[in-house]
Amino acid sequence: MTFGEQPAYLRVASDLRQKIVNGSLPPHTRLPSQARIREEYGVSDTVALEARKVLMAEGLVEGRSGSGTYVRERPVPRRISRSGYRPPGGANPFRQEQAEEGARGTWESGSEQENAGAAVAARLGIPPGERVMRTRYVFRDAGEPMMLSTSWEPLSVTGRTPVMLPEEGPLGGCGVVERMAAIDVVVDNVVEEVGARPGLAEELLALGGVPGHVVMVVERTYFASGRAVETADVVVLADRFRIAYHLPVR
Amino acid sequence: MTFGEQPAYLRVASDLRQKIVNGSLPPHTRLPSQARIREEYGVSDTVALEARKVLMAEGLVEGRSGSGTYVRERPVPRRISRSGYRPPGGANPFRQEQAEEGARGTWESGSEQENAGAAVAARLGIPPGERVMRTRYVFRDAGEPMMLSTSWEPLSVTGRTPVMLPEEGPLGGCGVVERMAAIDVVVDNVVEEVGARPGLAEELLALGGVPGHVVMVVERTYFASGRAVETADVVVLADRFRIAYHLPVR
DNA sequence: TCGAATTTGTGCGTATGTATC
DNA sequence: GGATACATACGCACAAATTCG
Repeated sequence: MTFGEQPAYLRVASDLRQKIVNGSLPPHTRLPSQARIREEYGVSDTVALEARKVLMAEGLVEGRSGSGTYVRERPVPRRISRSGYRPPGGANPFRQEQAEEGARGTWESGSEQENAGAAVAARLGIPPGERVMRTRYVFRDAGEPMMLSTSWEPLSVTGRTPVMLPEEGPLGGCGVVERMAAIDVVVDNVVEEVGARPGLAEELLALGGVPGHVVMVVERTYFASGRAVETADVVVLADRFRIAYHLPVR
Repeated sequence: MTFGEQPAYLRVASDLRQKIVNGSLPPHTRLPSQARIREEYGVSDTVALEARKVLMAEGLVEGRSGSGTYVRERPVPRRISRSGYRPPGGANPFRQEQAEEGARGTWESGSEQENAGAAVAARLGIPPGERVMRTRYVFRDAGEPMMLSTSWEPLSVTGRTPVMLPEEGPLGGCGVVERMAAIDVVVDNVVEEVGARPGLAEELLALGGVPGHVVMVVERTYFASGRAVETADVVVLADRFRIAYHLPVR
């Protein structure tokens, strides 16, 4: 059984992983069944099962009950570029991305006033409970949902101005920087915090993902003269996107 | 065995989870051992094991072989700050982070020459197969592995210089920018691409994670006058870190 | 339409290896 | 060394889904 090294189930998993990454088991093909793994590697049922579980946890394969275990397709992640030096016409990361790729996209949004929760208040540097405008976006590319976003703006900044509703008026859909400029608020800084976690069922439903898929979350906050004027959560599927930052050194 | 609905191991897991979240089993305390669970709940050894596995997969507890199963500290994600304007003494993100927090850390590394694969060659802008120096790092904080990193440097840049081996010589462990400066290569740009995926078994083993946990991967590339001089993959557990970027607008 | 064979997924009892105290 | 505890492994049974004749 164990002669000195790695657990059997990890050895089997590594071997299968190798065959997947080097293309000898291309996407959509079926792995050997549990019974065949048992025979081929001379291991028990449990070991074959554990090995498959490892690969499933790694997202490399997906099990279909009654049918088999199949190699997953791995989409080449697209790049979302966040240089900080945005092109003049650019607005949010999505529109910027599209401008760069010449892609065509659509989005929907809905706005609503609410009282800031503790987390949002902390990010905006306002007292909890203060009124904010919350706007939810769904961005689509060729009809496919690609990105979810929820933004919060303090009404102490935009209230009673033409840009109070992000998607209404002459500057509707123009991006935070331009809209703020229209009310003489000069956005000069942005902080983005990137995190990742398993997607919530709701998010994955909206983004067309499978339960268990990983999402990246960008908490973006725009500042004008040290004061936060907008903060947003941007959610994308991790296997479809990478977020690129270009920074000067020194 | 099954008297009603829920599987036995889920019933046991739920009960233990309850005790953990309501504080009756605070962090660092030991769960009942497998044998005790078996007695207390009147279940088999396997059921007790599966129940523990559920909690481990949820990241609530961690098993220490020969010692026990311990309740984990709730990981409040730490922030890794990537402003681009690094402090003079700063080197890699890890050291920078430590400098900011006053934390104490150690690291190990090992270097090896190899031929660049297609992916690394593309990132470095060199022909595939060209010689590069690959260095693997394990960064620890208070003895705990926190971050894995693998860096590649073209030997066409550092070969036959005192800084060919990143961790040797007078500038050992000093960071890419300083080392390159020593051979008159002025690093002026860095691109970081952030992605996320389920961790590989090997990575999670090294980082103290559980199969299925999410990792963030930063592909960082340093440039000097438009030429790539180093590229690295940095891997951290997603539930322990967030990566923050501070960018000017306009 | 029916049914048999295959395959995944879950659950369980047991035995053994190995780390820790 | 011995006792304890987790980790790995084996073998088995069965349910549910799928496939195919």
